[in-house]
Amino acid sequence: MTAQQNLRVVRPLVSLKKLVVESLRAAIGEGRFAPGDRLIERELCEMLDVSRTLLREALSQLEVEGIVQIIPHKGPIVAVYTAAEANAIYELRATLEEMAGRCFVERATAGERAALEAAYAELTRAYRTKSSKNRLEVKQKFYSALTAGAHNPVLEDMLRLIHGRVTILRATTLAEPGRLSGSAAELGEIVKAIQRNDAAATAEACRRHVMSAAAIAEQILSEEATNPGRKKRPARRLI
Amino acid sequence: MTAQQNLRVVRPLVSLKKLVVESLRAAIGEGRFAPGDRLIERELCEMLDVSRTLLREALSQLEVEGIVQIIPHKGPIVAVYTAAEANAIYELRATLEEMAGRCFVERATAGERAALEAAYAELTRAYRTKSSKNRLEVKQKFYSALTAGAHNPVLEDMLRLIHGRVTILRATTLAEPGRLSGSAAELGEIVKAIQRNDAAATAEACRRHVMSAAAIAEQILSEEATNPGRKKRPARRLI
DNA sequence: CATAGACAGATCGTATGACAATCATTTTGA
DNA sequence: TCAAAATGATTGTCATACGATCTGTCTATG
Repeated sequence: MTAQQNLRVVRPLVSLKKLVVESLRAAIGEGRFAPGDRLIERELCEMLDVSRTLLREALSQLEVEGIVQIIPHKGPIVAVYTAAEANAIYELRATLEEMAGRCFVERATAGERAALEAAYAELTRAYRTKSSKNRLEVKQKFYSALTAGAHNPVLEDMLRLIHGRVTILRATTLAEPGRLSGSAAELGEIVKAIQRNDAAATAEACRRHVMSAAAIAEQILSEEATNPGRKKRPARRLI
Repeated sequence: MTAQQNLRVVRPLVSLKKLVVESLRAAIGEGRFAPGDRLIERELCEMLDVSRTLLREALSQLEVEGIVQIIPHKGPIVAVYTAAEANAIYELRATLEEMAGRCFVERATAGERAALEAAYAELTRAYRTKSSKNRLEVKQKFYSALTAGAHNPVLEDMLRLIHGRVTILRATTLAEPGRLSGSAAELGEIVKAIQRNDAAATAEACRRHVMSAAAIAEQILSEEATNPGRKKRPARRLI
């Protein structure tokens, strides 16, 4: 955000492995693979045009992140979470984002606050017009701004992990219908509390936001449990 | 803990990869490799007698866990954390264990409470007699009991990750001298609060415990920063 | 007809060997 | 003395191989 951006020639510090990991993460996040889908190594190798060696390293990482599950001698599948696990995820996420909100108020620089407000402004705009995919992007930018201002890199790591799992849940519940507009208001509460410099209120607003998302997810998941209407998605091209 | 234990034949579901990961984790935890030490693939392959393929998968996982850092084209090293990062780690750990404590009070079964108290009893005994390595073990058992009773598997995952990082810190600060006896009292506070069924007090006690560990670590780290007395460890045999 | 067992195909787990790219160090040359 | 080139070590990635294990099918038998 400062003027001293990096001029440096960005020699591709991205190893191919990182690209593969990101590619898979993105593919799963976009619903190209649904939770429970098998990820057959040979197929993925062909799709991504990388060696099995590399692909397996990538899958190993994603397993630690909780995005895929590797079943011994059966192979990797996109992680599937039970309703109970979903609850656990949201519960933890609430705690972490609450902490992020509190830390933000206590430590964020003026620049970081401005960045957050900018992200929020963009978000409210996007929520009226753009596609649902774009909404996810701006929302992610909002979160990035929030966690960056919390000045705790380990918290950032953990939130990334949790959000990966939430992505899976979002895929299982097939997005929330009327959810997004409500969400904007909740995020507004966060921003307002931050502007008031009220750490406790910010934390509370962060928690509430997560909780309301959790409530919707739980509702959909429990509906699905009683009425197992399996929807198969067709598209599945990578690259 | 219930009578309905699993009778099932536990065919070695442990893939060799898991063994390698654990082996490396343990080796680092025991100080066989110090933070910053290079982990040369070929050497590790020989020590562990596994293929490079497998070793690299294991290192990939450990990188996600934050136990090793892989520097592009230089190779993996045991993770090194700055004082700031150490602070971040403890801060997060405090939040997570606070949550674990609260959840334990709210949800633990009678059996889980008994297990925790048993672990605590064993711990107080060990703190008087056994070796420092044994102390770590019983302490770990205590924590396992605590997190298990919290009934949040994702929280358990995250605590595992954090504790991995704490292990690294413990290795950098070379254990805390008078620390352990103080620690027993703090854990006692946790147990007492749990017995009173006081969630808030438990959470508070958990946080305090982490905080006092953090204080000592910070002290040692800052000392080390001013007086960079690098201590090299010799032993380094695996298997 | 039902069921157990045998067989075959698919896929994973792991190992080996190879080679270019890159980093670190030493040697060479000015 | 110092820059430049050569050397060696190590990583990043790939192709290939093969036994172990799972899954589904087919056959034979009761």
